[in-house]
Amino acid sequence: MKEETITKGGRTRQAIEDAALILFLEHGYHATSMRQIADQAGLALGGIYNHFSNKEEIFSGIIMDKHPYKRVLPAILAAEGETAEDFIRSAASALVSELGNQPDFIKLMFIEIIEFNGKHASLMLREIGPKLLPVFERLVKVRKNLRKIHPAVLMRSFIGMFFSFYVTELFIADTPLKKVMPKDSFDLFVDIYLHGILKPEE
Amino acid sequence: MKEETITKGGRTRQAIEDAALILFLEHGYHATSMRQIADQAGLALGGIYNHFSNKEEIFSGIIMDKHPYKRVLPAILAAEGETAEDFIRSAASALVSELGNQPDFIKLMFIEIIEFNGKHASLMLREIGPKLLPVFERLVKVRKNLRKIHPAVLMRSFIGMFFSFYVTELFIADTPLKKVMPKDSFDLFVDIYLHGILKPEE
DNA sequence: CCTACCGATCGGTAGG
DNA sequence: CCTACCGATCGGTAGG
Repeated sequence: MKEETITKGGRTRQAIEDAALILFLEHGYHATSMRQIADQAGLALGGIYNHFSNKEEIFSGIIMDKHPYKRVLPAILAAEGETAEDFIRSAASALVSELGNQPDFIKLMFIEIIEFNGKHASLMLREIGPKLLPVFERLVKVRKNLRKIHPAVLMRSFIGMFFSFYVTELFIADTPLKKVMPKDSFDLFVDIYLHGILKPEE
Repeated sequence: MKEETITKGGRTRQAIEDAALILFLEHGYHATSMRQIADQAGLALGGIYNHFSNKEEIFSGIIMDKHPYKRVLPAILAAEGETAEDFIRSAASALVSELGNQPDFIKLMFIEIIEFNGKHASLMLREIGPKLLPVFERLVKVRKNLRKIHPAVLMRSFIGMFFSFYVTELFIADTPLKKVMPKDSFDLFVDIYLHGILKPEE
């Protein structure tokens, strides 16, 4: 949202990405036309090509600029806490506040998986994996109240908890189940997860 | 896979759905052309329209015929076990053997969410939700060794565990993390989940 | 940044 | 008269 670049070109580029993001999330990648993006961004079709050489570059740009992982990694790295429980709670709440309550962002990853066979996601994971795994390795070594869990599985299940929550959130959205579901479901997910990885306290 | 209809028309219809499923999973819905589907199915483009009136009808047909939920619901309903742990393990292993080890099937749901805004998925959940929720309500009432968890959250987190596993599986697939990850990760996920929902035994 | 277009390919349908 | 399917082409739109 914030920009260092106050140039007109930079602003137009951002407008194109914002417009495209809205449309991609709503209709998917291939179902969104360059003309729609141009209209939404408030310029002519040809004008887009002054900023992006093709459609996929707009998507890549969005992945780079808008993808949550840029905020996710620092949030986890910054998480602290005396106990493993405090650490996980800290990391989880930091992530949720970064990702927001809307599950829309997760659609970006789905588009990625379906339309590009996870090409960008794979690159992303190669970049953040080596930074993230040591955090969980340290957690396993230092925190005595953790059950014995493989660090990679600990990391994977922690990330997986968010997918578990957000994907089911998407499915429940327009169904009667939404009324039955408690409002604080995410906290309950974290609670179940914590019981899953911590030693019983008694 | 099995058909009652041995008619030629029924077989061709199946061949079209099989071909489309492969292509949809590989390239997505909009990136797959009717011509590709025709080629893959071994007939001419025009021939498709004797069996489906348009492209979306092919997708709907696949959802109806090939969607895992048709097998998922019976698998969960058939799960048994003396304790909650036995029940969850039974249901989990039944599901995994039904879904197979390939995470591909999950892409069908992602295409659904992205290209059709979860239109079919919502209908599906309205159908199976009322059948599935009572299973978890009964589980909460009967099994004493369960922690106090809202039935809807119990159901959601159980389903979510599969998304957690399969989505992360998709992301890890082509990265170095695949080597670090234990082979029996799914069992470890179930293990964490069970510790999450069960009372400590000591 | 726009207007005007291109090669090609899209989903869908014609008559036979 | 039906089914299943063909070669050819329809009106529009894709990315560029």
